[in-house]
Amino acid sequence: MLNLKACPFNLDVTLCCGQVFRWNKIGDWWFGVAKDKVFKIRQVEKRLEFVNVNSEFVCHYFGLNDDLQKIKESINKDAHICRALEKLWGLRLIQQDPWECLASYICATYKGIPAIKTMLNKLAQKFGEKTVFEGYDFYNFPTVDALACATLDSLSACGLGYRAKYLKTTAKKIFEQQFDLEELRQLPYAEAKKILCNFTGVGPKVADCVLLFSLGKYEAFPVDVWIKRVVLRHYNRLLPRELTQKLAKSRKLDNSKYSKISEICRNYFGDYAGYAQEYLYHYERMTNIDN
DNA sequence: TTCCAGGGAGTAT
DNA sequence: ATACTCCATGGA
Repeated sequence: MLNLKACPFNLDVTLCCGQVFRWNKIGDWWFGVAKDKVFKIRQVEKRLEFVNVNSEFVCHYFGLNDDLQKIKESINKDAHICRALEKLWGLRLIQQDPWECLASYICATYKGIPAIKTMLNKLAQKFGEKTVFEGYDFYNFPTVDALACATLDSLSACGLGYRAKYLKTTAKKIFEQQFDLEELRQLPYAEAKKILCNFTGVGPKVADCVLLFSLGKYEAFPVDVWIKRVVLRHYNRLLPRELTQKLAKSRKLDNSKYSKISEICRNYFGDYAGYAQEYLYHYERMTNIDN
């Protein structure tokens, strides 16, 4: 049990906003697997209740040690982000496992979130270790070794499509080099990003997601189709006029345009730009998807 | 049926 | 550097 007095947090928003894909709500409890720990958690007012995990892990995993109030003050630059902050207040960035995050976002390219969930659950069922908890089956996210050794066909069978070979190639490279993704945490943002982009299936967008969601680089500002819309609709005043026109025309976002948008937003929102990104991303999706 | 998705790789210029 | 084209497939 954890008292959240003076610690703004919203569990539902945090787990629904599209940063993680393998949490499920059964009744009023959320069930999930994080770093080989299967546990359930629920929020009752300003109280956090959880089973099969300790409060230290919960605090770290859900980013409860971040000073959200202070982060809000630093990113609250205009009326639009202000609305998102109010509507989604308590959303926090989860501290994901780097490998699960990398593999997940390689699979997440050019797919919708429901389809991503299906893919990752199939992957876990087929290649992850099973644990039974309160009568339900749970699966750890597959290890690097497991995916490095998997056949292309068995990966494709999880619905990965052309991403199967990206995932296998990257898993194999990490496996053979015994590469430790955690080491990237010690490097500056730009250097870590460059290294990540050398993996197959990893471009600037996937790299930014991994840096933001699992390596503590809060300045990372991933730009996907939703964020592109947000920028065009609410922040085109920040962009050079020429860039705005190009964006409106071309559907695609090449590396050059991506870097410009991402950097402009990073400079605008500051050290916690990634937090701003997540609020903007979910706010945009909320107001454009009826559910 | 058609359209779109938390993009990236490959190729030609 | 820049522009264009494929890529597989589930979900709406």
